Amino acid sequence: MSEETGETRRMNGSHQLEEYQHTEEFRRLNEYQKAAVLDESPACVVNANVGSGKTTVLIGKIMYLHLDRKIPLENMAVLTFTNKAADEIVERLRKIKPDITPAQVQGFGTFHSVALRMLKSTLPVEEAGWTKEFTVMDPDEETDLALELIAEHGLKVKYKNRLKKRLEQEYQNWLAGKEESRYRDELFHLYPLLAEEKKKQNKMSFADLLRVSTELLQIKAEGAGGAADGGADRPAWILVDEVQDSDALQLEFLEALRGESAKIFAVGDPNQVIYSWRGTGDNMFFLIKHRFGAKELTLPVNYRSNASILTAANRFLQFGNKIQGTRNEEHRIVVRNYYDPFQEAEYLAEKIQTLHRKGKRYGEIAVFYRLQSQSAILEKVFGRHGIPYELSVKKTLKDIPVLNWLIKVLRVSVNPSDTQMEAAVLKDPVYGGESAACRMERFSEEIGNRPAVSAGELFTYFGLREALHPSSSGYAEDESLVMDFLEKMCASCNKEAQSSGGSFSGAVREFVNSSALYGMKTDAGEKTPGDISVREEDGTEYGGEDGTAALERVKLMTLHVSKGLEFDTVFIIGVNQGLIPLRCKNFEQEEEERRLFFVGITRAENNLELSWYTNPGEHGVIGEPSRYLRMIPEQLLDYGNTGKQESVRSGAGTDGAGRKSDLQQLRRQVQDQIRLKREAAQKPEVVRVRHRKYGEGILVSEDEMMIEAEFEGYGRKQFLKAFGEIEILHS
DNA sequence: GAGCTGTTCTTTTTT
DNA sequence: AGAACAGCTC
Repeated sequence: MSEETGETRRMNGSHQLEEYQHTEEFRRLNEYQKAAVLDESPACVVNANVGSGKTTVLIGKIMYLHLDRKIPLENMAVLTFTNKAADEIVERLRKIKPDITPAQVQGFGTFHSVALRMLKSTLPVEEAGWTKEFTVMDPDEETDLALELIAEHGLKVKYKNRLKKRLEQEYQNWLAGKEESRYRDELFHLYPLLAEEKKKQNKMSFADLLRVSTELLQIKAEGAGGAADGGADRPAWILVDEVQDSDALQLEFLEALRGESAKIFAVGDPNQVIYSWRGTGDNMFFLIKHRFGAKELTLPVNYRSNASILTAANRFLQFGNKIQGTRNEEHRIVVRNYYDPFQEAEYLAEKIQTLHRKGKRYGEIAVFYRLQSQSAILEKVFGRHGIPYELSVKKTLKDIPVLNWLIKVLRVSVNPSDTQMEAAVLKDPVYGGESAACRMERFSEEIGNRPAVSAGELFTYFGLREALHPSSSGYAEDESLVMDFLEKMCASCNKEAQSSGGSFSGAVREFVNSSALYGMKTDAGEKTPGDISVREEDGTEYGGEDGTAALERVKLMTLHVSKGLEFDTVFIIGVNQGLIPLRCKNFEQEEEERRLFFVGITRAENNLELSWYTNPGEHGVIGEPSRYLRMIPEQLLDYGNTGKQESVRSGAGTDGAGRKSDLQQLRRQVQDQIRLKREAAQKPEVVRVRHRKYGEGILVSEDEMMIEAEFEGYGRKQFLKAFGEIEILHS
C-alpha cells in the first residue's frame, strides 16, 4: 500500500484513492497480469494457468475499474462458484479499501446468492408464480417433495433411491420435449407437478433461483425492447471467477444478466476442470469464450511451485501452452512404495513427525487421497502418533438434529404456505408434536412486526422448552445450542430490520434463506449472518500438542477438496493403478482423472511426495504404481531408498513390453481428441451416425481409433472404431 | 415373496 | 468386481 493514501483518503469526490495503475500493487504484476487488468474488450476470458495469480488479477481488475474507470462497485457483478471464493474476494478488496460497505458489494457472491438477491429486489417474481416472500429449499427437500408427489399421484417411477440424480439428469430431456424418460417410467409427469407445488408452497430450489432469475431477466430485456430500460439495474461489468466450473444454468444466467451492454471478464483454467461429472461435461471455458465472442488472454507464469513440480505438471497439461515457472529446480519429487495402506500411514506419520521436529509447522503439510474412505486409516494412525490433523469434512447445521428442526420451525413461521416443512416439523420423531403448529402460523402477526425480538422471547413463544423434552438427558445441550443459535439470529435480524426499516419476520426470512445458500459451515470466524459456527469435533483431541498448536494441523482431504489451496509439503497417497486414476469407463473420465492428479500435484510449493502400495485392500485397485508416475520424467523423481525404481518404470511385473508405445499412443490420442474438439467447435458441421442400440445421433469427434457421438436420451458415447458399431450416415 | 436374470451404477461435491 | 435394483417366473 502507498504511503500517500492516508492524506488523500479523507477527500470527497473523485480522488479518494490514487489510481490503481499507480499503486505498488499494480506495479508488482507481471505483463500478462497487467494486460488482463487493463483490458476493456466487451468480453474477455483469461486462461489462467495454475498458480498464476488468477484471483490477484480479478482483484486488480475490480480496483482498476473502480478507481481508474470510476465504475461504482454497485455496478459490478462479481460471480464465484463457492462462498469461500466470494468471501476471499471481498476480504482482499477490504485490505486495499477498508471502507467498503456491504451495500456496495451486493452484487458480489455466488451465482445463486446474486440470483436470490435480484429475485428479492428488482425482478418481478410474481410473473413467474412466486411472491417476494418465497423461501429457499434445502437440496434434499426437493427429492422429498418429489417422493410425496409420487405417492400422492400414484406415479410409476423407477430407481427412487437415485431420484435426486435422475431429476437433475433428465430435466434437460424433459425440457427438450422428449416423450418419455430413458427408463420408460412416469418421471416426466413429475416435473410439472413439482414446479406447481413449489410455487404453491412459495419456495425455490437452488436450480430455480438460477432458472427463474434467468427467465425474468430475459423477459425484462424483451419487454424493454432493447437496452434502454432493460439495462437499468443490470451491472455495467460482470466478473466471473473459476469460470471453467460453471454449468449450463450458470452460463444462461450470465448471458441473461449481460443483456445488451454489460462487459464481461472471466478468469478460469480449463486444466482444472474436475467437476464435470456433476455438470454438463462440456468445457465451459471454451464454451463461454465462444458464446460471448470473447478475447482470450493468458496468465502463463506460475509463482507457486518449484521447477520439478512444474515440469511434472506440464506433462499433465491438456490445454494451452506450458506453465512457466519462476523458480530454479529444488527438491525432486519423492516416490515411495509401501506394502499396504496401513504401512503407508505409519511411515507417513513418522515422516511428518520428523519434519515437525525439524521445524516444519503442521499447518504447512497436507495429505491428499482419491476417496473419502482412505482417510479413516490415516485418522487412526495419526491419532495414535499424536499428530494434530484436520479432516476436511463440512459439518452443517443439518447434522445437529435440534438445529435442523429449529430451522424448519423458522421456515414455516416466515412462510406458512410451506406445508411440506410444516408436516416435517410436526411429525419429527424427537421434537415434533402439535403444540407449535398455531404458533408458527401466527408468527408474523404476533412476533414478526415487533421492533426488536430476543432469543428468550422466541424460545418461550415456540414453546421450545417442552418440545426439547426438559427431562431428557440431552436437554441441556440442545437448549444451549438452540439459545446460541437464536441469539445470533436475533442480533443479526434486529439489526437488519432496524437498518432496512423492514419487519423482523422479513429479516428472519432472509436469514434463513441465506443460511440455506451459505451452507452454514462449521468453521470458526464470522463471515455472514447465516454463518453459524459450531464446535468442531475432529481428531485434534488425540493430538499430543497442547493449546498453542490448536491451529497448526496437518490437513487431510480428497484431491477434489484440495483445489484452490496450496501447501509447502504435499503427500498424495494411493497413487495406484485403479485408484489414481480411478478405473474409468470412457475417455472423458480418464481425462478428468488426469486433471485431478494435475490439480493435486500443483498444490505443492516445495515438497511433493507420491506413494503407492503393493497390497491395496480395496477391490478393483491394483498393486501397481499409477501410469501417471511413469508419465513424469525420471530425472525429476527421487525413489528414496525403497529400491522400487524398476517397478515404477516397468509396470511392476505386468506386461513390461510395449508400455512406452502405449503411453505415447495415449498421449497422442488425447492431443488428437483435443484438437478435433476445437476444430469441431469452429465449424459446426453436423455428421449423423447410427448405432444399433442408441439409434441416430450426431458425431462429436473422431480420431484414428475412437469415435464419439451424441445420442438423444443417452448422451455422449464413445466407441472403438475397430468394433464397427457405428455407422456414419452420408446424406 | 423367493429366486432368477439382466441392467446400471459405483467415486469425487458445491450451491 | 459387486451392490442395488427392475422385472420376470413360479
